[in-house]
Amino acid sequence: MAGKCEVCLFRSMAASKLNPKELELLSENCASVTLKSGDLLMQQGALSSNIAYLKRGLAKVHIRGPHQEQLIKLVKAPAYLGLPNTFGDKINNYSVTVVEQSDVCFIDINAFKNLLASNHQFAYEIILILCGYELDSFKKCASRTQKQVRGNVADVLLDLSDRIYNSLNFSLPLTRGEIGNYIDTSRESVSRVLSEFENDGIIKISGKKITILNKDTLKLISENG
Amino acid sequence: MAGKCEVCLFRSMAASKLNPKELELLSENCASVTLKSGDLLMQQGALSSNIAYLKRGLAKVHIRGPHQEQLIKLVKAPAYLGLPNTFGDKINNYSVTVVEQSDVCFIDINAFKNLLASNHQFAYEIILILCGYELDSFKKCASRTQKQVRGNVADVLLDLSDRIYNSLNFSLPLTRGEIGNYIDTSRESVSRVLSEFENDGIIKISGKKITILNKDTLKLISENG
DNA sequence: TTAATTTTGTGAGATAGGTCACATCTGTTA
DNA sequence: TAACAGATGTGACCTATCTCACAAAATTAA
Repeated sequence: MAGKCEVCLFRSMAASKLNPKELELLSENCASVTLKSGDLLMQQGALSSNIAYLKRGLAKVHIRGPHQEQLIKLVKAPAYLGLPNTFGDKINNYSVTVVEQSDVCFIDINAFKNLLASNHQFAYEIILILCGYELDSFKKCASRTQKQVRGNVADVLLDLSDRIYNSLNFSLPLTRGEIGNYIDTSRESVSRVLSEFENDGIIKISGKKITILNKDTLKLISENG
Repeated sequence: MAGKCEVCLFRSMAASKLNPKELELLSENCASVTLKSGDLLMQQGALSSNIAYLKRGLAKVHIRGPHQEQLIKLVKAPAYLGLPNTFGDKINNYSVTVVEQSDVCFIDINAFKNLLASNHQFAYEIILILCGYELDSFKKCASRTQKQVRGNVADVLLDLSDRIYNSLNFSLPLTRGEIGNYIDTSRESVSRVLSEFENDGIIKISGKKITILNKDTLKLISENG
């Protein structure tokens, strides 16, 4: 295992602040696994014993709400997962499930804490990451609640195209039901809006495959929706 | 100014990790002011030059949404404000407004960064705070979107009673309109639900003053709402 | 390949909550 | 303390979405 992190192509910005000795410590306390779509990476209520680093792939963060499981966000590699789960509480406060085949490193929490203590640049990068998370959640909160279903569906399509896949052509990683849950609406409403977009020539759908034909209109709908 | 933080009664958990020398550095780079209700503490779009530490009082965090300003959360002293605003971006990503007379320390960001670098326990406390923020926002997101107006109004009343005022009897720090904005509903709906609660003998209202008469019922409404 | 299960599309009817209107109330300012 | 601007309560009506229902399509398992 030793030496692995030092040559890892997917190393995080934070890890690049570590010196060789620290990277070796990380390597010794880090196990990499490959998970497939649907695999639970981190379960709400379970004891949190590791930080997860998503090296490659896509995962969804979800949490139990008062009535049903709520999808909170899609996380694309490279990214740390479950930082707030592991610090503070002993128990995971939310779940993470892999959505596309992914490579994940599980890092021992004590080793991680040691790195935070020994390398302040590493700690600072982690602080930056956490700050970014909070800003994202603020923005999403404002946007989600002030837009109607059309606007939110447009947002999801744009986010998948721009942030997740960097392409106008991609395969939906979520079912209509999950998208509905994500943007606080019903499966049926998502279906209807998607059909409407297709009829208007904005997108092309075949099963899970989506092609964005008219991104400008989609942006307009997102802004005015 | 020097020596001030060392004897500050409102010192944060994080600051209590600092040694005398570091506390002196903090004191030298920290200005305390008293603000009154309505004063803007931090403005979205402005250059972020300071961390704010709310020593005493109550503030609201809000952000521009696609259609209107969105109230994100109420923050009670003691608390750091605007950490995500100050790290990463040079520009504030959200605004903070004081809601009740408050004492605020403005801490120079470079001094703050120096403390993060020199004292890893201090940095770790900041990480814990940021992790807590994220968990809160996840929970609120799930709860807000899955409940109806009655449940969300009940939540707000319980939060004010339990977290903010520690009393069954308090004065609303927000207008009905602001509460509506906070829980994603209209001013009128909040008004109606509050009237309904009063008619059912759950609360007593006179102007801004609220008395919770039957907390158990309120909790029930919060859970089932 | 077939059977079983999950996902999806779409119509019709029901409804929570939004919007508008207007009368009070309340706190502020001159 | 008079006058005003903002905050509040409430009725009436409207509508974006939800729910229910059911058929078709697409996955997955056997």
